[in-house]
Amino acid sequence: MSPKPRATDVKARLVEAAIRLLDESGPEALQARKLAAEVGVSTMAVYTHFGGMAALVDEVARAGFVRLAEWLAQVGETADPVADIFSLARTYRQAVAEQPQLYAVAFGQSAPGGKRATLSDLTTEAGREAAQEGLEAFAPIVRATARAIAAGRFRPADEYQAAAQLWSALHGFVTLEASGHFGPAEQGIDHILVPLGITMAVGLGDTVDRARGSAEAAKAAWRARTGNTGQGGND
Amino acid sequence: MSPKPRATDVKARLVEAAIRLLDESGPEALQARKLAAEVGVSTMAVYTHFGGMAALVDEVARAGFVRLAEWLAQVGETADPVADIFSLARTYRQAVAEQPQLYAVAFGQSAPGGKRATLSDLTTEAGREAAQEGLEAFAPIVRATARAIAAGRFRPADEYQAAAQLWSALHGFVTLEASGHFGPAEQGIDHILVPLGITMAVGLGDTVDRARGSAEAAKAAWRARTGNTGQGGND
DNA sequence: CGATCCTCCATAACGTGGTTATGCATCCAG
DNA sequence: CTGGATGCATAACCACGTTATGGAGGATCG
Repeated sequence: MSPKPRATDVKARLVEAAIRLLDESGPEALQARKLAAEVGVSTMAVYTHFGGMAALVDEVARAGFVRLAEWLAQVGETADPVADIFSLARTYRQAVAEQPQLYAVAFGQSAPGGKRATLSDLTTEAGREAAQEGLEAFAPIVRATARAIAAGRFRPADEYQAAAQLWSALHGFVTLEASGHFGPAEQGIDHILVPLGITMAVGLGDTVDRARGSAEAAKAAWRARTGNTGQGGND
Repeated sequence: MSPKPRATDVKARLVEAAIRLLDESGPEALQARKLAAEVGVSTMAVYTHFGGMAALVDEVARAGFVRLAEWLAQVGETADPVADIFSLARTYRQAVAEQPQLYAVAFGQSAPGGKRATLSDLTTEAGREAAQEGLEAFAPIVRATARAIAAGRFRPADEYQAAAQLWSALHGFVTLEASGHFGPAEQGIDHILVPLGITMAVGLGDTVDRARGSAEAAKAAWRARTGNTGQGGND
């Protein structure tokens, strides 16, 4: 596709620098001059490749959703679909905890220049692509939900509608936690996120005991995978 | 309190103008020069009263939470606490639907100058006050949750923890809907928000039938109060 | 009752960051 | 070798947050 797959792929390097500076120094570091200096080019490169900072930010958002999709995609499917949902929730929360700035931009919580107001009024093509990636990132949740319905853990229901409920609850928790509304770091997982997951599972048709068991199974799997005390969110 | 309750209360008029311009023209309209011109003063007024745009934006956020608290506070308490929770959810969603820009700023989804990244690192006093108002705004949800527990509709549990779950689910839905991730306007209420509320109620201990009944009661009350077809979200 | 101070704000300027006009170098087509 | 197109450097323009300065008005005190 690109005629020059050189090491000097300025466009890709600008996005990489944007993501790195975003994590390191926050949204206010997303400036045309800083990015250009970081990559070693002039600010004009931003305009030849993106047309403006807004489109570059949209590209960063798209990269964030792609990264989130990769995180969620590598959560394997087990025989317990409800446990898989808990694992997806922990993974999603972990991804946001590790790169809060990136996902704040992706979900529009942080707008580095007043641009990128709400996803509603998207003008750039990269912005629409970002919204699309956002939907695709949650495909694993839809699949796990469908499997939970098929396995009789959840009541028969439209899988997209049920997954949208789970997505809402998960996204709400992560958003409020990242905003600092749930106090100090890690307690939110055990005190709110896991109980919330149990509530959702039971409300969708699971029994309390089986939901708790799936939550425990996911917690054990998480501990085994991350190797720490099982809280999950750290860095 | 204030020595001069004149009609020329510049500070209050600046906040009013900010909220109005925010609704009309979006976050990028929140500029010192525009606000000053709107009120008929110079930009210095912003600095004598607030110290900078960041503090003014925090004040707008605080005003948003106060307004939200007023909305929720005027939802009366009935004999059915679960129905009250549905009414609070509809009211919350309605408030955000009517002034999406205001609540996007309040919840930090939109940062009109790169300022106000996450609520975590708040510097201004107004910002901390805004966070506090945000917590207080949800007091009605905590009370309704406590009443649902006391009435035996919800399993015995910590009311703050259960309310935090409800808050997460509600906030997540409203946020994703406002971001456009749930497609065209009104369908989200019947297709996702109400089923989500039923799921949460059942998960917290209610029966499916009673939860559905409460959802219907809240919908009927909403229809009676707003006088339209019952979808709730419009303007 | 005048002197002094303090609050509020207008004027004007500065610094920064997004954007654009212009031109040059490189590369490909012919 | 030539013409055009692409990618980017240089430099300037402009919008916006912020600040330095000073003046007008009222309040306080001698």
